[in-house]
Amino acid sequence: MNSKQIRQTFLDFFASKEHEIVPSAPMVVKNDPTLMFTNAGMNQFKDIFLGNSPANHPRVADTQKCLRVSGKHNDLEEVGHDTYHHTMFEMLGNWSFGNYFKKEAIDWAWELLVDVYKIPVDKLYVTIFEGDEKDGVPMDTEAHDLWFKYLPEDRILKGNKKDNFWEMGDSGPCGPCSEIHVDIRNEDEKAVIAGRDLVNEGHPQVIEIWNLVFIQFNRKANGQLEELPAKHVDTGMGFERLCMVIQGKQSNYDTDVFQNVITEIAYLAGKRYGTDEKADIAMRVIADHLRAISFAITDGQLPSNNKAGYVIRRILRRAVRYGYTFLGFRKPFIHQLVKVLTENMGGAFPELIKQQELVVNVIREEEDSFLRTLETGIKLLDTIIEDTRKKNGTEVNGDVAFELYDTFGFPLDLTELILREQGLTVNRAGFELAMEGQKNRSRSATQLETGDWIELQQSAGDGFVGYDTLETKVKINRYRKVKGKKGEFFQLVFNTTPFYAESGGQVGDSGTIEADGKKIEIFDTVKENNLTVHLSKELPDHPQATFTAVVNMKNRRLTENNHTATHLLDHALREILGTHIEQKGSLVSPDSLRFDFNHFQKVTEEELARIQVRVNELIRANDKRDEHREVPIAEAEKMGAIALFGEKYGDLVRVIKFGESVELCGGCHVESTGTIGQFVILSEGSISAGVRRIEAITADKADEYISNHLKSLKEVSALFNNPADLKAAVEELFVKFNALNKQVEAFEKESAGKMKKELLLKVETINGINFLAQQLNVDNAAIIKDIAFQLKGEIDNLFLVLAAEIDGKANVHVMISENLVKERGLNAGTIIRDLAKAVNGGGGGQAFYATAGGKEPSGIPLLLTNARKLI
RNA sequence: GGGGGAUUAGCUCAGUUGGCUAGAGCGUUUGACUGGCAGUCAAAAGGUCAUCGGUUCGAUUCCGAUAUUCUCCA
Repeated sequence: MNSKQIRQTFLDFFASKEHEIVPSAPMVVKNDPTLMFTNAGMNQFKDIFLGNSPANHPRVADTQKCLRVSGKHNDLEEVGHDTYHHTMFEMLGNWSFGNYFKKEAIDWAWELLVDVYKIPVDKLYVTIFEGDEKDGVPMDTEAHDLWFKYLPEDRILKGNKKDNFWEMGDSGPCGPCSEIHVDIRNEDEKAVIAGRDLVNEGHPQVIEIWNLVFIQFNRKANGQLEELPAKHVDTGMGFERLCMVIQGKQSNYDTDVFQNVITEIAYLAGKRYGTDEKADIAMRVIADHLRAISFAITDGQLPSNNKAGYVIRRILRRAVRYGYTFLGFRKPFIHQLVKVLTENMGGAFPELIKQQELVVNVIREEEDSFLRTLETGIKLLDTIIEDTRKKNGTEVNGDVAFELYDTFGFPLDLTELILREQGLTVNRAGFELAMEGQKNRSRSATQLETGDWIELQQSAGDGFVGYDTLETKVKINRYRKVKGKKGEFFQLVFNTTPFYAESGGQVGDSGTIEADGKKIEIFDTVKENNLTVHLSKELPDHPQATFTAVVNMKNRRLTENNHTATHLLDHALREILGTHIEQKGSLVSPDSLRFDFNHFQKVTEEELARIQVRVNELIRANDKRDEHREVPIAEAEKMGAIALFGEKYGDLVRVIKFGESVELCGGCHVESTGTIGQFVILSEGSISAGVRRIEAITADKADEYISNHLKSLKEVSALFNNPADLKAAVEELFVKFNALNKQVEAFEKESAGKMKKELLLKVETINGINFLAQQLNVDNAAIIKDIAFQLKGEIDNLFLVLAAEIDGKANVHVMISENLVKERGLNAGTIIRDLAKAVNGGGGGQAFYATAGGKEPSGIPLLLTNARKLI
């Protein structure tokens, strides 16, 4: 079976068991502060397990794009070195939400693996939970007995809490799990050591392929477990590993999932896969990372310098690094692999085909910039090597290596590699110490203490009524206290709410809740696991009371203006720049709007002007909002709405139409476009290769902006006595100004020349030195400097002291001919320091020329006589 | 969110006890050589040393804030 058939067989199998087959959620997670990327198949069902949302189908199956690079599952540094770890991988899974439980889960897993995929029974081992006294959970005998139908006792292993008890986090739903492992070693190896002794021991050919989780408990913040009323099944099977087992390979990378890409890498590098261990690792790293980066980009996550975007950048850089070190690539090459990846996986994931050009551009740009980083790092390292050698050392300080890594992004392994070639080493302990210090600083800065939810009442959800009203009566369902570094605040969840929680680029509402004449401010509203969480600085005296919740209307209306304007902008962009335009991000706040979209070149001034005009036309068309709630997604697409890649939609979506603009959107909008009044583009720029950003303002802000500009224009015009053509008047002024400037310069030169001539007459020759000490009447130090340099050019053996009073302060210059400096050991710098005492100042400079200043200009005559004494 | 860096000519960057008429390479313009191109040589133009404030006789340089940006950590 090829990988495509293996994937389809899984889905077909569970469809036949009455499972709803759902699409993969985007790999990039939005609206969950605890998670950046989807790292398991169950992520998209988290709300259901937490009881925040009802399940639409009791049985579900899918294949899910996952990324494991940070947090609990951090495999990044292992990827490529072995044959079975990945950053991005597909997870096949089936779920029961309060429907079937252990029996069906185990029976079906067995049926699929053994009867359908034909994996030999003697290769299989399973594990069950051994129980935990502290938690008061007994051994999972139920799972044991179910497996015992298929497998002998010595193939059913008991595992501890670490391996066989699954938890979502410190608190929340959890339960025992049962894993299925496969031993794919040959018979000789099996004879030496039994497979059962290698299960969960990290052996590359005795591996876990499927984990069946039985969610039957909820762990409270105090650590106690309580039995759940509805029990769930959550399973996950590694697709790449499954392919390896079924295709009889020894490595995930030998399957058809990766081989095309690896062949292409080998071709570009001029090497053969399987001939050199280090080169092989590099090829695996690149093949793996290429998938992760490409899918992240198609899901809307561009590489950037923080958060999720930064994780993507790091993965890409790791690939570049391995290519650089082990395959000899010195120029961008990863972007050239996208074509093969697309040919390979575009069938199952059409987003790759649609966005191929963007992916290539973004990757190439990132490769370029990292290669530049490496170049500066190598330069810095060269000076470090020199310094170390000078000190006769053989070891580079850990701090120095850390600075190179921390500040300049130069990877430690490259530092070590280059140093080794020079016979030097890095103080690894010092590096680790510095790294530890940095980690501690970060951790202590972000520490949050989250209290337990205090439940006041249950309600079926926390329904949002804010589309229709900005004020309503609410009761608090639950609340908790959160302590951060900047103080503490409270999170409140209501039974219903008019507050819009930050989502889809639109910022959260603010406002107040009021009871018994006491108002409490809600300063922000956010979404957490599909719950609308209101943030307040204080807690009401009587949380059980009924409150009047009021949204800050002014801000909400301004936000609505900007949000609708964003839709109109999107529409105008597609009209004027082309239908390839897709949203790559947006921010809608009361103050302004920001819209990111893919476009291959700079938007010209002329295009920008047309876009702004077009949006304003659409505003004046005064189209009414045509809102459709709870539309099946297929129907919405028929209406012309375009779903975004990287956005997770439910079965039912909300469609917002204004004239020809049709969008899937959960945000807040004006009733008719005329309300927006005015739309002004403030800037256009690039945020990444192939992605442009437009920032704009509307309504009051736009009016203010325009009237401010008109006002300054009027004021400037008035300064010119209101000419017919202001621009010409300004240009003329510039021309005149420049001409005058030149005249002044010429005049200054001339007067300097005159002054110089006069000075030439006053030169005395003392002891073979041409000496001159004079006070000048000028108001610009540059003139003195100029005269000094001119005199130096005309008089040999010169010892010159010039001084002037400028702005009530003394300004002194000393110039000494170079030959005097050499022959007589004179130094203008030290001389002027001494002389400057007479004017209560100090100075310095070079041996032949130095300047000084002082607070007491009255001391200048004394200074000049002192200078004479020096000769 | 926290730490560290960077910001100097159109571009890439030098610039240490704070005083060096603020530099280099590439690019641009002009001139010379050449039949033309390419090239070589010569010259010139081009700078608010990111912005604002402070310390100082004097700040590109030291300090603080802001902006932009890079980088590491969470």
